[in-house]
Amino acid sequence: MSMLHDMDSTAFTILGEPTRLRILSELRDEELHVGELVAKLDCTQPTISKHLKVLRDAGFVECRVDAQRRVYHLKQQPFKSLDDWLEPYRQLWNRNLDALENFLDQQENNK
Amino acid sequence: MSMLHDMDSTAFTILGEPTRLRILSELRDEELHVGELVAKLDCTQPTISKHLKVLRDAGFVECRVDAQRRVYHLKQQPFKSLDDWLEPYRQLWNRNLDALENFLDQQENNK
DNA sequence: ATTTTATATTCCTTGACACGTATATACGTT
DNA sequence: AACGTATATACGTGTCAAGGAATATAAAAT
Repeated sequence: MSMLHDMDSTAFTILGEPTRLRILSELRDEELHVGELVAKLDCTQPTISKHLKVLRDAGFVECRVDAQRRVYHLKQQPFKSLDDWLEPYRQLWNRNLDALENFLDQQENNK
Repeated sequence: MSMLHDMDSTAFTILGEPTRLRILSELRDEELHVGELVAKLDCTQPTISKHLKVLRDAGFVECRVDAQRRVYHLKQQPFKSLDDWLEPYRQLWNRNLDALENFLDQQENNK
């Protein structure tokens, strides 16, 4: 039960780099090729390419070839893993919601 | 609209350390003091204390004092931020679900 | 008051990684 | 074929963070 949800920390290491996080953010709504990412994030091209390699190897992105261009887009799997990892922590606020509800019920009953 | 959900990468940097991730995992179901964490994760005490400081400074955990002991527990805020950050990426699978639904509807209609 | 227990902090060393520059590869255009 | 464009890779360098050992702090027990 708690064996599920136990996650390798490497995914977080990958997201812990500001430029990589921005790359993912830029790719949320549209596919982009390397040059476009270089322009949007004003980094050098090698920097972007290296970050893209890291993201590719970790399965966060994928690219299709369009002539000399590589067009990158997001893959869902690692994000789903994050969502699963987060699941057991959601009780932190659900629990509080329950407590609030109980409190409000209590108030109601004491009227 | 996309300004919300844009997250500082430091939270991920913090989660990118295996021992810290395990500390959070251990604290999911129960409060623990430092000594208990040292035992569970077999690290040296200074290592655990240093990781706890990082987690404290980032708001992931909090501790109450019990005599010489510091009893640590999770705080919800950073986890909620992660949940919010994840939100726009959920369309990656919702979108696919929609596509699947459409496909199935299509199949249905063609009977 | 002294000693023991529990935790935090400091200093040092080492390893990982991010960036820049330069270069390689591959496709397109002329 | 030669040149230009688009992307990837290699190498050297600097920064930062993790871990170990030693020490500091604080409360408890004797």
